[in-house]
This record gives sequence, C-alpha cells and structure tokens, in this order.
Amino acid sequence: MEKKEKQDKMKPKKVKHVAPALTHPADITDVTAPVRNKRLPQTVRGFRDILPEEQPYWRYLTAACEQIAETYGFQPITLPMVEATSLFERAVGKVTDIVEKEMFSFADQGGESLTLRPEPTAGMARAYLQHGLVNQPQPVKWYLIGPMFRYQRPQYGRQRQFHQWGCEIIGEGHPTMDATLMLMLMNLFQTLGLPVALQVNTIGDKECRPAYRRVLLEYYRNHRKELCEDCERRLAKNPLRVLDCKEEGCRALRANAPQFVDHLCTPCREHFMEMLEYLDDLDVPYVLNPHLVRGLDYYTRTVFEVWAADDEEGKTALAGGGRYDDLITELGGRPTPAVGLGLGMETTILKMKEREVPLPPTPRPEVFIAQLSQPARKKAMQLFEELRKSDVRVAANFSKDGLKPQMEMAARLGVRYTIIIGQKEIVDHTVIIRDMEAGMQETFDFKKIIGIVKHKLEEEIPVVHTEAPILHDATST
RNA sequence: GCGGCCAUGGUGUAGCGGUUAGCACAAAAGGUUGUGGACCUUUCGGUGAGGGUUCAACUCCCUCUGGCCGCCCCA
Repeated sequence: MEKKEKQDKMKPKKVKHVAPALTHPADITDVTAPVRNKRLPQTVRGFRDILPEEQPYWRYLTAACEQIAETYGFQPITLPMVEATSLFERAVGKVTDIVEKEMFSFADQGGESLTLRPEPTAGMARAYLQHGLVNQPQPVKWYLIGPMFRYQRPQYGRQRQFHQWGCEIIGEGHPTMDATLMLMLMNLFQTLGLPVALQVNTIGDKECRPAYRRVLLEYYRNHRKELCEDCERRLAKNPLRVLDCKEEGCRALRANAPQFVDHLCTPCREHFMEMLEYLDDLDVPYVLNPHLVRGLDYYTRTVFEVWAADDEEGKTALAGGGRYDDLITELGGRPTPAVGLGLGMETTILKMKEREVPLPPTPRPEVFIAQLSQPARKKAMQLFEELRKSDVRVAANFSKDGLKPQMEMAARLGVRYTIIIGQKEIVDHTVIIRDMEAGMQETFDFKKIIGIVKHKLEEEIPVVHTEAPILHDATST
C-alpha cells in the first residue's frame, strides 16, 4: 500500500492549461483528493525550537543567572509578554530603532494595539508603578528570564524571539547600585568561564546632555563630508549615535570628537567618578569607552555593555544596561532613579559553545529494567514505580519485546545495573540484577529488590558521568 | 527596512536537462526466539511550496516560504 500512495502522487502530473486557482490549504476539504498539501508545518520566520540536546546549556545558564541574582538580593518576577504598544513608545522612546521598526506589534480582536515585549525594563517599570511599589522599602530589586521579541531580519544568533535575563534596581540612585550591578554581571561571566570586557561610559542627564549635544554637533558639522551616509542622517536625529558608527571614516573622526566626560554637569560627574571608584575598589576590570552609546532613549548617566574579550568593536555584546533615572517619571510616576541590565541568553550560549565551556554533568539513569513477556512487563512497571519513589534514577522501555534491544538500550544509557524480569523470574518471584560493567549477574528475591538496589548503588563509587544520553520511553530522573 | 548567497531522506552531503537521485550517520527489524555500545543483513525515508520554459526539470527562469551573510540595530 505504501507503493500505491507513491504512484498516486506522481500520476496526475500533466493536466496543463487551466491552471487551477491557488488553493488555500484550509480550503481543501476533499479528503479523497489524490494530491495532498506536501508542505510541512514549520516555525514562523525568526522563531525556533530549542531541542532537548541544547537544553543543558539553557538549564545551566538559567540556573547561573537565577542563582547569582538571588545572592545579590534580587527577587524573581514574571511579567506578561504582551503589553500595550503605548508602554514601549513611552518607555523606550519613539525615535529609537526598536520602536520605529522593530516592534512586534499587532491589533487584537478589539482593535487595541498590542506589542510583544522587545525588552524587559518597560514592563518592570510599569509593574513597579501599577502595584505601588513606591510604598515598599527601596530599592526594589527584580529579575526575570524570558522571551523578548523584535521584528527584525533574522540572522544567526539573532532571532525575532530571543531570551534575556533582566535585572532592575528601582528606587535608588546611589552609584553603588550601578557598581554592584556590574560586579554581579562580571561575576556571572567569571562563573561561566567566559572572558569578557566590561565597557563603561556615561551619557549624562537632562541637564548636561543638550549642551554636549551642541558641542558634538558643532564638531561634526565641520567634518560632515567625512561622515558616512548613515551618520549624516544620525547627526540630525540622534548625534550621540554617530559615536559608535563602525565605518572607518567615522571612527577616525570620533577620535578627536569632544567626549561627554568633559561636558558632564557636576552631579553627573560626581556620580560617574564615584561609581568608577567603587568598581576600582571592588577590582572589577572595566574599559572606559567614551564612544559607548546605547540605543534606547531612557538611559541616563551610566551605560555599560559586556563584550566578548576578543571583540574589539562590540559586534557581539553579550549584555548591556544602564541607568534610567527619568523612565519612571516618563511613565507618570514620581521621580524614581533606577538602573538595570539585560543579558542575551542566545548570544551568551553561543559564546559558551564557542569557548567550549564545560557543563555540569547531566544525571543519567542508574538502573534499567528489562522485561520479557506480558506478566513480566506488568511486574516491571510496578518495580519501575517503586524504584522511582525510592529516588533511584531508573529507565526502561516497556514497549520492546526482545531482551537484546533492551540490553542495548541499557548499555547506551550507561546504567550500572540492569534488572531483568522474565517468565522464569515471575514463577520464582525473583529478578536478575546484572552489573553492566563487570558483566556478571545474580538472582535475588523480588521482595528484597529495592533494598538491594539501593544498597548496591550507595556502596560503590558513582560512575563518572559522561555526555547526556538520549532517553527513550519511560525514564525518571 | 536595504543588498547578497543558499535550499537534496531526521542529520551531514554527492550528482545530472533524460540516472533505479548516490553516500555516511541516525532510526526500525533481524543475525538459531532470555542478555551489551562492535560487526553483518534488511527496511524506512529526500529534490522546501507553487507556477513557467522544454518532448523531458531535482537541474534553467519567476514567485512564495525559510535559512545564512553584510548593512541597520541590538542582545
């Protein structure tokens, strides 16, 4: 019958003329129609599956982020992935690239414009205001790990759905906040064993930025011809961004460009200097990067990014963040200083793979239960449950019939013992326990099996874990 | 959003205007019916979708879908 299908597919080839109107898949109702839609379903553009084989990285990184956040006093929070579009327009800034062209927005059935969050900070700020967190001890320190969305051209390691670890300290403007946030971040990368460089800069605040902007504009106006096309445009829109252009000419120009550090107002300068002092005292290595400018409008004063150590231009920023003292006010709250960071999970995992960061071993099953015949299968399933409840990592494949494939699987899983229950054992009320390494086996009373297995597992030196095995069928870990 | 490259079984790949579309890995079954990762045999499974050119298209052209690279921007 498999052949018949094949023929059916090939037969009605040449019908020619009268090209049938394109049929929408949903319109095909005739089940008997010989030609079926061959198109397999697939993920939509910019979205991807993270398969089990990649999960160890995600688990490890997630655990590392959560753990370090909690040791620094951050509390977990979960926020909606969808917010009103206006939230991001107000928070991120209308003229930013994110809002101008990267928002994943759509209208719901009621006509309201919604947006899949492109970054975590706006939602954090919204939650802070909505739940009246001003009335709790300040600062409020929150972290989350979750998916973010940007409607952009997908590329390797840059999907439309990606994941970020976000940390925010809201309600405290002291420079120690900025410093500890960076300290925490650098400690994380140290834990992961990823060599990175912390890039730090300040972009002033409402007081001093306009003045610096003017100075900068003046400087570049005299060199307009040397700028690239994009930068000419940037000059009008957001002159600060000219500073981090990657074009040769622009990079040469910026070397002599006026730097913000020389044009800071006194409070901003003091904040910056004090913060650097803390970083120095804490032995946090950093690079003063006067050209670091971030793409979101809400930043004030401190901005920072973490680049891979071998990355000279910030092509692969693994994390970034900064202070946003005006954001809460922008959203209608009373003046509330805040500072936060975001870490790209995908980019970090890519780096981890590149650097071959060792992962903690995945626990693998210790015991495999093999069975032969229907009554044995039932008994094996019971035993599986009992072992599982006794905290033994046990695996089995009850759908297999022959003993050989089950032994093969046990071997592949790398278990230390295989319990074999066959017809003979059912009659005798016994089981066979096979030591997979020694290749020897003994028969035991079924009733004592749990105790014997636990005893055997505890007695001997645990086997060194190797790579994560692929587990089929029933497995408990 | 702009420019470019690409698309062959689950994965990695070979090839050609007319071939039974080849190979490797993976998967499944078997190798005297109760025992191991090796080996052997067999099986499963593919030209992304739609249209066009042609006697003939996996191959050439167009559209769509998706991926990748550069730009933009970021994480």
